[in-house]
Amino acid sequence: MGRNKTYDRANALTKARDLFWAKGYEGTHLQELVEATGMNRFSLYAEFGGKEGLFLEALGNYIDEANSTYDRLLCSEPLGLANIRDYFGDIRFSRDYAGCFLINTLTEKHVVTSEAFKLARRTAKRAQELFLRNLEAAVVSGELSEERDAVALSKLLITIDQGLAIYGIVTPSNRDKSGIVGQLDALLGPSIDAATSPA
Amino acid sequence: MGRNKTYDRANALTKARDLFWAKGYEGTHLQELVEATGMNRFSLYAEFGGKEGLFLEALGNYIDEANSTYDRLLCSEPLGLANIRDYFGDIRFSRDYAGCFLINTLTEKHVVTSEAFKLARRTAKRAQELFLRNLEAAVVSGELSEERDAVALSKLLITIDQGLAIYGIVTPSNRDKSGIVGQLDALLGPSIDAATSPA
DNA sequence: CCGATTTCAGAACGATAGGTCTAGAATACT
DNA sequence: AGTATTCTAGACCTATCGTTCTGAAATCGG
Repeated sequence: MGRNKTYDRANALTKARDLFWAKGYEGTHLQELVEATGMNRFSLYAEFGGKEGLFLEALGNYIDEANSTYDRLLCSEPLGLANIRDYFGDIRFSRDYAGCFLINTLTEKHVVTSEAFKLARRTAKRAQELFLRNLEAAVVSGELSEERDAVALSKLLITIDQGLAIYGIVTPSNRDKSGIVGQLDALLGPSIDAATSPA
Repeated sequence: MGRNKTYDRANALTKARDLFWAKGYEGTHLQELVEATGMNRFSLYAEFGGKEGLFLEALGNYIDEANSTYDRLLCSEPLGLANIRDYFGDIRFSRDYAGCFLINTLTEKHVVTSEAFKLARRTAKRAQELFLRNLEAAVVSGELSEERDAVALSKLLITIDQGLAIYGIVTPSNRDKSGIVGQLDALLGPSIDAATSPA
């Protein structure tokens, strides 16, 4: 009973996400959110509780998508270096906008709510954990020398992952990113065969 | 003639830089700047022209320091891999605050003035250029195999450089960063002797 | 010590921020 | 059709934004 909504909740979240993504929390004003989402202020408050709630849910929306990419590429059996190569091979397609919303939120640590910041940080740590699992599997299978420090390497990989988002702001060229990702062979070994030349 | 200033310009710039660094352009409010710098609003406008001018000059101040670090470590003769190792060896000491002001500004692309954004981007590109020069010198001296793609590798290095700033927000541990930097041996060869094992 | 000059402290400005409220339009049950 | 309910559009609220202005305090030349 009652009047029908003229907005679509999922679409509104997407539009809000894009705005927060591009302009950050403080840089995005409620009036812009109203115009972009097609919601009036009243409905925006009834639905999301306000700017903070909308931000948190928009970030959650972004992170859900990011996690599904992580799951698809970094959790597929068998775990190993191929997953990591696939992930970085895919990266240049997925993030070509204004960097990465998750990372932008990390840099806004002292502006967003601690809940939002922790959500972003938790997601970043999860990605590192997934890298690590694949590296450890690669050591077990002999793909990666057991002399390599898998933990440190997983941290380097998440560092590169995050760095690519920043690099994409400075140089939004997918061709460039491909060149960078190609350099990972030096870290993981070429993709054809496993690294089989210990010193 | 006239009353003496009660503020120190250089100190005010440092304080403003720290605020913008931590909270970004929109996240930093004029009242906070007034309190942190010790300047009254009138003087702040007379001296810097307003919030935008103060931001630009604070960013310039940060970038001048960053460039002097780049110059000291990446321009010392002879150019080569040792410079790059020194740079990354030094990095864990220099950036332990809320990430990197330069990178935060990049993520605020759609919020800051285009002048500020371009200043940040120009600095990032210069760093990449310095990496490249050292890599090319390393190829000439035989430190680095000439089969390596120095351009792509320089892009990977700046990606790691930028990624470390983000990583430091998620995990502000210098020990962690040391572990990551140690992994660079796999990219550049161990630091004792040059990489001398072509396929 | 006086008048010109410069800075200070903070009041005041218009604009706009995030948030709330209301009158009316649209819907669904009876 | 009537009525209760739900949403819309936008006016409205207070607070605060970045900015400007004002009168008093401090400094210097004469």
